[in-house]
This record gives sequence, C-alpha cells and structure tokens, in this order.
Amino acid sequence: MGWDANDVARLKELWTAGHSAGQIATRLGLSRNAVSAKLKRMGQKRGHKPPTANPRIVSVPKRKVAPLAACARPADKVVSRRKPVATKPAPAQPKEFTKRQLYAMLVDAVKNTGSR
DNA sequence: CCCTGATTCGC
DNA sequence: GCGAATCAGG
Repeated sequence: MGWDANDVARLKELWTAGHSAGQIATRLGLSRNAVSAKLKRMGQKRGHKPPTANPRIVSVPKRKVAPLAACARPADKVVSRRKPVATKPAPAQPKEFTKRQLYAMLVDAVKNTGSR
C-alpha cells in the first residue's frame, strides 16, 4: 500500500470536507486506523522529540493519564449563563442524516474527482 | 452500543 | 512509512 498522491489527495479532500476517518477509511478501503495514522504522520512536526519518550514497555500504553492535581479547581460559581426555558419553535428542521446514511450518499457523490 | 479520534508499537 | 491494536470520550 503506498499512499499515492491520489490517495492522500482524496484523504485530505474528504477529511477537510468534514468527513470522518471512518468514512474515508471505508471509502478508500482502509481502516480508520490507517487514515488516522496517516493524518497524524502528515502533520509530522520535526524538532519535537522528547528525549526519553515513553518509558512504557509494550502494547497498550496508558496514555492520557494525568494524575496531576487538577483538582485544584474550586470551580467557583460557574452558574449557567442561560436557561433555555422553552421557545423551541422546532421548525421542520430535518435532522442531520446519520453518518452511515451520509456516507452512502457520499460514496455516490464521491464524484471520483481525480479518478481519472 | 456504535462511532470517532488519537497514539504507540511492530514490521 | 504503513497498518493494526488500544484507549478514551461522545
């Protein structure tokens, strides 16, 4: 699998279009993991390598762990600013299609832009 | 429950 | 560099 310029182009296209990795992944026949990883790789930022990266050994590292004392947040009176009383005209606003449904249309509308 | 995004590790 | 596996959150 070599990520061809075409693939990347569509990837970025759909991604920027607001599609999710899953949609693009399914569309391109990859897994969301590949897309996510690719996207991540794209934004590779050089000169940003922590010395001793992670002392973790293998597999499932417990990232996102922040045992910090973030509790130091007295959360003053964060009272809500507004109270959505009612006034919900609820016009005939069609709900957004489910990603799946949208995806179906998306596939059809993929428009094979650069598909030659 | 499903999906989404992010990250790391191994190849 | 790519993909899979995993975790965490919505």
